[in-house]
Amino acid sequence: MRPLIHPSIEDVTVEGILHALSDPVRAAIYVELAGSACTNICSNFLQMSDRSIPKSTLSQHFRALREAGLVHSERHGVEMHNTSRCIEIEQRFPGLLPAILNAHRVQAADRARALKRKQATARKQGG
Amino acid sequence: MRPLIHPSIEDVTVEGILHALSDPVRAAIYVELAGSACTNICSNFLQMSDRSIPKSTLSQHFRALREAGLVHSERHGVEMHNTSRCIEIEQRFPGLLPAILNAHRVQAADRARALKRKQATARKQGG
DNA sequence: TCCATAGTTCGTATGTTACGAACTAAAGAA
DNA sequence: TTCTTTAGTTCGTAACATACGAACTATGGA
Repeated sequence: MRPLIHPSIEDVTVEGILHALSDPVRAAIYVELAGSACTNICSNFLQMSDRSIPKSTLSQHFRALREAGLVHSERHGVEMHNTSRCIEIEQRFPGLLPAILNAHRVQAADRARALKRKQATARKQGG
Repeated sequence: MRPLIHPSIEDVTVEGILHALSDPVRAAIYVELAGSACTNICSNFLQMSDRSIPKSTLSQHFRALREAGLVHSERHGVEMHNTSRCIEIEQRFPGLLPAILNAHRVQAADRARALKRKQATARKQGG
C-alpha cells in the first residue's frame, strides 16, 4: 500500500479543484464532507442516494479529491478518515469553495422543484 | 456545418461549468473573454502566451465553452464572435464565476511571484 | 471565377476513467 | 497462532474523452 499523497497548499491549483469537483460523485462526496466533520468510504457512500457505487471507484474518487488538495485522509486502524481542507483553501482562494458549494445547493433545489412539478403533472394526467 | 448549440440557462450545470473551466486553455480563454466584450479564435488565441495552439483544438475548446453554457457564439460573415453569458450565469449561480475568476487571478499572481524569486536565485548563483 | 481567410469536421493516436477480481492490512474471535 | 471479517487499494481491461493534422465548408474580396 503506497503512502497517501497530500499536496502542500501552494501546489494546489484552481484547475485541479475545478476538475475534482466537476464530477457529480466527487461533488456529492465533497458536499457531504464539507457539512459533517469527517467521512470514510463505507459508512457513507457505498449506497449513495439511488444507485450504489463500487468500492474501487469510490476509492479512486477519494484519491482524486486528496491529490487535488481538497481532502485530508488519515488511516485509523482499518478505516480511512477524510476531512475537508477548506480552511487552507479558503486562505489561498478566498470565496471559491463557498461559491461552488452554494451553486450545488442552488442546483439541487432547482432539480427538486423540477421533479415535484413533473410528478404533479404525471398525477394530473394519470387520474 | 451543424448549427451552434446553446443550452438554455436552466440546463446549465455546475458540473459542466467546472469541467469547462478546469482546462487551463479554456480557463485562459474565458478569463480573456470575461475581460473584453467579445473574442474570436484567430484574432486572440492562435498564439496564446508562449506556445501556439492548433486551430482545430481551439475550435473544440470554444465548442466546449459554448455547450457548457459559458459562452454565446454568433457567426458574423467569416468570423465567429464569442461573448460571455456571465449575466445569466450570475443570476442562476450567484458568485460562482467571480470566485473562479478571482482564484485564477490569485494563482497567476502567485506564479508570477514564484518565477521572479526563481530568476533572482538563478542570477545570484550565476554571478 | 479564383483565392484568401476563418473556422469546422474527421480519423487516429494518446490519455483518462469505471469497474470487477484479486489483493493488503488491521482487528477481533477461536 | 490461525481464521475470519471489515475496510480499503491495486491491477487489468474495456469504454470514453481529448489533441492534433489533414481535409473540408463558408464567406468576402480581387
